[in-house]
Amino acid sequence: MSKWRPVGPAAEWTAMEERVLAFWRENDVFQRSVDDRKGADPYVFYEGPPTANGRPGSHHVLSRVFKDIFPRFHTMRGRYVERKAGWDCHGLPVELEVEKQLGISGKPEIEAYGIAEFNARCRASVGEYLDEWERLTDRIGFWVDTSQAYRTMDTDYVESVWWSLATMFDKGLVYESDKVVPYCPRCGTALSSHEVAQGYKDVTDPSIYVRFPLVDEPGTSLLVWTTTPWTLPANQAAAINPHTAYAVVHVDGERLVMADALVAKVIGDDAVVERTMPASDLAGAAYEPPFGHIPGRHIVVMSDFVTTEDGTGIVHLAPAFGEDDMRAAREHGLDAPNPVDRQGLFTDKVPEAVGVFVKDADRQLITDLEGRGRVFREKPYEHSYPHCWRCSTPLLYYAKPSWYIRTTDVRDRMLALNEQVGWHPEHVKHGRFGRWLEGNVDWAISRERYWGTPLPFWRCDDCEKVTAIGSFKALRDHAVVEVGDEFDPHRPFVDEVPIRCECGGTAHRVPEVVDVWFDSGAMPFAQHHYPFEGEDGLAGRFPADFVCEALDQTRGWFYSLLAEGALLFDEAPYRNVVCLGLILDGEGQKMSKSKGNVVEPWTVLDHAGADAFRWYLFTAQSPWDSFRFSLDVVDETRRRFLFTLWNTYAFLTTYASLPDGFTPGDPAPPVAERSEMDRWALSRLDATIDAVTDGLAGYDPTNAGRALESLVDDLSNWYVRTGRRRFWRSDDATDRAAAFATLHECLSTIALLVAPFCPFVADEMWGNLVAAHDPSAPESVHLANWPASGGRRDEALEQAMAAALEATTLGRSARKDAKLKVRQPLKEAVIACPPATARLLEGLSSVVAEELNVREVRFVTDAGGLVDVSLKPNYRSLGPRFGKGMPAVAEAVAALDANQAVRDLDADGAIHVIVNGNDERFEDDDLLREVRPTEGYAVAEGGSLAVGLSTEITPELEMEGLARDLVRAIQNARRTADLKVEDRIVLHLDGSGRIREAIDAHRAYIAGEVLATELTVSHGMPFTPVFREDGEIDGEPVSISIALA
RNA sequence: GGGCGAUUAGCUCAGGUGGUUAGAGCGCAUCCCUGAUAAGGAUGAGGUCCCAGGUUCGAGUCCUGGAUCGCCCA
Repeated sequence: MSKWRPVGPAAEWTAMEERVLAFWRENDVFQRSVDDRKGADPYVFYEGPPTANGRPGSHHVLSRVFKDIFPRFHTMRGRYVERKAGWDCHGLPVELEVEKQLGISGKPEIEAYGIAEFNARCRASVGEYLDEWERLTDRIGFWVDTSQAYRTMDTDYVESVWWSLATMFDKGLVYESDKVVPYCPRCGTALSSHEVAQGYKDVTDPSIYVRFPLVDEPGTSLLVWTTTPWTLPANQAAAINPHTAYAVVHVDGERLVMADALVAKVIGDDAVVERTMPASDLAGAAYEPPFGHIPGRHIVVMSDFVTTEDGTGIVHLAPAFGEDDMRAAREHGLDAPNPVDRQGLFTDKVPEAVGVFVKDADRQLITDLEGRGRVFREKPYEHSYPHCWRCSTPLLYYAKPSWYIRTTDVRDRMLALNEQVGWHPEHVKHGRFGRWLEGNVDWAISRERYWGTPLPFWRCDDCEKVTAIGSFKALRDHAVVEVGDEFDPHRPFVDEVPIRCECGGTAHRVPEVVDVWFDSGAMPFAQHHYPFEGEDGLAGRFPADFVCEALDQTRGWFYSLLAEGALLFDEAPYRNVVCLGLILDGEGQKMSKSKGNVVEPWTVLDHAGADAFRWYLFTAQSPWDSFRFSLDVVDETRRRFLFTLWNTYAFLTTYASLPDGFTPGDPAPPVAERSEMDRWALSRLDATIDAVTDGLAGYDPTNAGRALESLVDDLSNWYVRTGRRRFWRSDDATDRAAAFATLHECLSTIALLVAPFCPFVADEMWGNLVAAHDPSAPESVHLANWPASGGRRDEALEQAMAAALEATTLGRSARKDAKLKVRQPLKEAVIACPPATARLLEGLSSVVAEELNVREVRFVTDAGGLVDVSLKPNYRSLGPRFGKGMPAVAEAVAALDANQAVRDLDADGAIHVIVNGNDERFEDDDLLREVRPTEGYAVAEGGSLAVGLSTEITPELEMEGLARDLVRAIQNARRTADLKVEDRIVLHLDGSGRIREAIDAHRAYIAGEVLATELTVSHGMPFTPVFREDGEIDGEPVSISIALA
């Protein structure tokens, strides 16, 4: 009783996937695959939370399938792999989406609308596309537990984040300081870099060269260039590059100081340089500031950010209005005076322009400077300057108080921890990520926004002391008001809970929320509500063995995870990181809605299916390269790998399910007694098991997948193609059993190996090949154990088969040259090769003979007249030995009598050659031989082989060729007549004299091949045929009639 | 402006530690096969390995400089 399920066409792939999905669902396969390993060594996976307030795209499929393959692999290897999903819920993108929905814009409008209602809408908006995300996750076969997903907005999650912030605060790692941010004075808000990037416009600003007269050198001034004259009243210092030479230039009776390299550009080629000096000579010099509103001495300082690209090489520092300026000021212990209010208007500290918007004040400030002889030159300057994307107001770089985490305290520790991380690709460790860590600055974590985790810091109205609250219990203990059980820690509710300060005063929460990157970086502990569920809540859950995101997350999630891991646990939160490249369109352009070149994941899934999508992403190229992605490339992948695999699988099941077919477990000869082809296939299988195991264990699915692809190709296009008839011929049941057992073993193992890559086809194959026949086998491949190689490797045989393949390729090439079609049998093929190759090939000569359709394969290895031999030096072995002497070696080898040298080599294993007067001993490996047959043969030659085919076609061979043509024609007729492959027939043939002669000579062969129980040849018709066809073979008329036996 | 990466056939990509004639798939051309058949296979054309120097007996591979593209950061 056959338990084989018929295998449909590969074209119905997506339907197959849907069936497998239903099977998983009905049998709870995912959960069981995890639970089965409970108690085993955990393999820890962290899901970097995506934001579900937008639709998932193809790039999300990329990261999600990579997040799937390694957990599946390690599960099959027996590890316990929890897979908790997560969603990033807070942040500006969510707020912007809601602003759009409400038709409002900017903080004043949000506050007018009401923070409570606004945040309620944010909360609702977060899950808007959750259904689609979950459907896609399911459809691509990403096994992750969405029912237990963590959400960064959940009360428990927020509490864990509070715990971490309070812990850092109590360790003295949190402080408040000014930070220069791109700021829209109209909207009253800082902008994220993403928003800034949207608003660049080309504008023309006044640029001026200003004199800063040196206090101690009358008549000498620093020459300073600026494109933002309005920042001059806040001037605090002048900065020079420490590695640049500065020049004193004589111009119209005054002396100006600037970078030597820029003198010609600024003053002109005829400038008179009085002297030059290193930057250190200039540092510390005092100058008179452009306006007198900032008290204290103004001096020259050195800072690396100063360039000599444009300007004068001397930069005016207004620390409140430039990030570089601020950093330089901090380094030199300078203040950051700010004479501009939040609306962008000058305060009364600048009497010249009090109440004027800074950008509008440029003109009058310049006029004032001119009046005092301070302006050397003025010219309009065209550049690209950021504007608010909402209201087009020019942005100001503006210092605002901000909360920082002192990550620089653990910078060296982060660098040390980074050394323990396995980065893929490797170069990220010391490249992009390592450099980023080296340049670490304190992490600005506060955002003046609404929908985020509120900073758990309360400032006393009286004494200004800040208290950090690390839990809801602590909040209740300190609160001045009642805090209910259903407390929502978001704004505005948390803002309405004042606490009692130590001093007896009342403290209110600071207004900011935390950077969303802090939220996601907290997921290792916050997803488990650590430490509130017990101090051992992270046992077996920290650190992660594996995380994976796109390469642009270097400064995002990869960093926030490491920073929080180092600060809180003094440990790297991940052991291995896989970085992924961008998804581009087929032309290499970034996908974007405006270009209309977005490939929707659903399109790919509906057309090509998830297995093809996944296989493409795993194997197209290294994961971190950009993907030139299109439906076509996925389709090509599908044809090349999946359809080949499917055809082989369909071939096996088709013949196995025939009446005298095969059932797994049928007796078969032991491997050692099977044919070379079988042992070769199993050797390749073992090699592939090792390659795939090593590849996946080393986070390299690309080469693992390619090894698998190469095995499938070998099986389909060599093992099955050359061995097809073994599966249906009945004359050797033992060999048939060996063939079935071998192919079945290969395909069942491939189902296991391919399971982490293409979980659908793997389970389809597993079900039909294994589970249906073996009640003790797991019902799903994903519940099975990873295979181990089984000592079936035979490298000599693999080498031999490679040589056999080369021999057949060359033989075909020779046939083509001689215009001898493959169906015409030939007498012999002569393979000319070195003796070692001949020994390898001898066992496979029948395979080669069959493929080339020759009666006999003969090897010639020496200069026995039939072959020409030539010798070349083996550069690989001789190069290191002779070095410079190699040309002389080549010359000496070329001068040898090759035939004699080869005979000596074969006899003694070595020859002696005079090189540059020295007697040198060359062994067999030091020389490369080329041999080729001489005459009477059609020849093709390759690297180490040459193949000659005898071209003479005897009458006997001609008859055999005709018989083969006949068989082909009859098989065609059978197919046209729609017969089943196993149907027996009665056959009647008629034809010319030559045809009849061929039939007589090969009657048994023909009848056997086409399953004819009777074969008659005559002009009459002895029965009524169900099918009759008249045609021609080799120009001779032939008639074929068939009836069922 | 800085950091990192990439550049090999018309296209998509491979090419340990330098070593014989730089490979594969797709596409193309010419064929073959016809019991894996809504499949399969073979042969062939197609390459200044981005450019210029250098090291070396020997460079796609190592070094220096440059170009172009991409990402990240200023």
